Amino acid sequence: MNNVVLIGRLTRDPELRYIPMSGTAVSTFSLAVDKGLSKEKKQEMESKGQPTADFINIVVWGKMAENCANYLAKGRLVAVQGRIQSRSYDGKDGVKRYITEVVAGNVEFLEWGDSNNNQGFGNQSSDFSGIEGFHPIEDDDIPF
Amino acid sequence: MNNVVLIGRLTRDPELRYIPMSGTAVSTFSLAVDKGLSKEKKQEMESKGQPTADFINIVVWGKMAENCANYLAKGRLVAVQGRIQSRSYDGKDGVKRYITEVVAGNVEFLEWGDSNNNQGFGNQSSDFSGIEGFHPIEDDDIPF
Amino acid sequence: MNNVVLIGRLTRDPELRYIPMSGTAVSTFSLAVDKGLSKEKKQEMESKGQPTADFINIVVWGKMAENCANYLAKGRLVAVQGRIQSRSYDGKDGVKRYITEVVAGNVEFLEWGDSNNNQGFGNQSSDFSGIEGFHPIEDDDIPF
Amino acid sequence: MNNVVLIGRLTRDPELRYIPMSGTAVSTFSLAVDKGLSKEKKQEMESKGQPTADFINIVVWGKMAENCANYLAKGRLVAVQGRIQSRSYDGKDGVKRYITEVVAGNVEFLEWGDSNNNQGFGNQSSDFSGIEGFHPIEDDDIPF
DNA sequence: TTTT
DNA sequence: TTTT
Repeated sequence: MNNVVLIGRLTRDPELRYIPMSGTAVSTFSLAVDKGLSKEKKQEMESKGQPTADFINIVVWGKMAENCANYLAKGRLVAVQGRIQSRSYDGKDGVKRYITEVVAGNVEFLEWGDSNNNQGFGNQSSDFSGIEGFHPIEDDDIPF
Repeated sequence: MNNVVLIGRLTRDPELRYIPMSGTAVSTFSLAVDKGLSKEKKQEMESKGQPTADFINIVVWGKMAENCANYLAKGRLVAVQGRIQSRSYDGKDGVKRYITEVVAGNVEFLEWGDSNNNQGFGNQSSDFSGIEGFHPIEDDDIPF
Repeated sequence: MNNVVLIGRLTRDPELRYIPMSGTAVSTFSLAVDKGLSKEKKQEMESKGQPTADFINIVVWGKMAENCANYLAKGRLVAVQGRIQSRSYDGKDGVKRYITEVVAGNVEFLEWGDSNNNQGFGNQSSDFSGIEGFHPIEDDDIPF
Repeated sequence: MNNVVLIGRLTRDPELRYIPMSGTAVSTFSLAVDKGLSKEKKQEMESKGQPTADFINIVVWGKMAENCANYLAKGRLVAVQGRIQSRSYDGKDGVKRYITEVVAGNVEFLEWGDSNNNQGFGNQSSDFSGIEGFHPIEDDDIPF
């Protein structure tokens, strides 16, 4: 069992890549998830320059990766359901480093761009079928 | 382990009561949680008059119960973290009935009333300290 | 978002049925999920004849339904990941009744039958490929 | 919202420390959480020397930290409910490093040491009140 | 630095 | 490297 639910805001626009051979889409972004501190504690942390959110890296595969790249942008509020993954890689200094990130199985868009605050929507030529209205996008059929 | 996360909209205004002896606040409401169906499946269900959401009863205790009663209203989007509870009671017909509901440990408000679409905010004399701004309210110190 | 994780023990053997036309397997069982009370509170509840667990109905579809029917039995400890579903049906008395249950997307077996305490394992002719050893069975490819 | 549930085995005995001024107990351990791969995929990964589990660092505070230190040991199966935390620290090489870990709000012991396979239980003089029997330990009153 |  |  490895089950995560996060609600937070993108700290930057999603980055979309395609896996060389397979052509599978992957997008990555970082989520600022509020620590849920009391107002006083929050002010204290902020005055000390300490973060009041946790910053968590998200990986999304397949069609949902393309949806994220197309419809999300820095600052947007999302809910992510997924699993925690640990990976290691060799640093440029030859030292093995470890990464912990969340592989999303499902991303729900909780907020939509409007005409005033438009980042990532205006440049969309795609159709919006299925993502208009109030119900969240869900996508469970991601290949991982 | 008994852990639930739901995101959905209130189907009606919260009802607030106080437990007779202790004076503890309890509020209850029902959440419409989108089933996350594909657009086609959703239309099919709607055309048949079948629901495209799950309706789940939520119980909130303590200070958070009062916050919910004060700041939430029908239609508002919230995230609930809690646990599933099963209860039985004796129906008026003498038959024992069973209820399954979610006892919230934490409710986050994902949407705020504005001046145009104001239900439950305008009639508020309470101060809004700690619930203004965009970060969600969290409340883990509920007595249950 | 509709995400549930439960750990509990089966209150009875799973019931396996097949949907008439499609032939899809469904199995159902009820889980006793400990309320996690303190020792004192637990004794108090027990002395009053009140339950110290929540009883939650689980529905499993597809191949995992057959795995549950084959390898689980009353008393066995499992972890369930899934979503809460609400349904209504017309009672024999003509009154509409509502049911809340958990549709499992994943069931992990946390305990295995041994030769002394064997319920549901001894009478198995199926092969055990993939469910031997200690790692939990997972099954995300259930058709729902 | 920041909600995690993991089931896995300790990769080593828990380490218990006390925070200097406050005296608060903290224990840390790493959990091997099965990736839930199919039998074939699992063999393939193993033959390549790739991990078939995710390794996730857990932090536990307060009384539960002491319970973990006292009753858990390498190899034991647990369920953890908590939240993902991100932290940064300055490496010895002067470079800022980032850590992602899970702060547990609740740890359930799913397995108990027996007399044959006793690691961490035999040296216990503490009483076992409340942790014997089959129901899991839960502890929600941890100070964080 | 990894468990069964 | 961080969002509102």
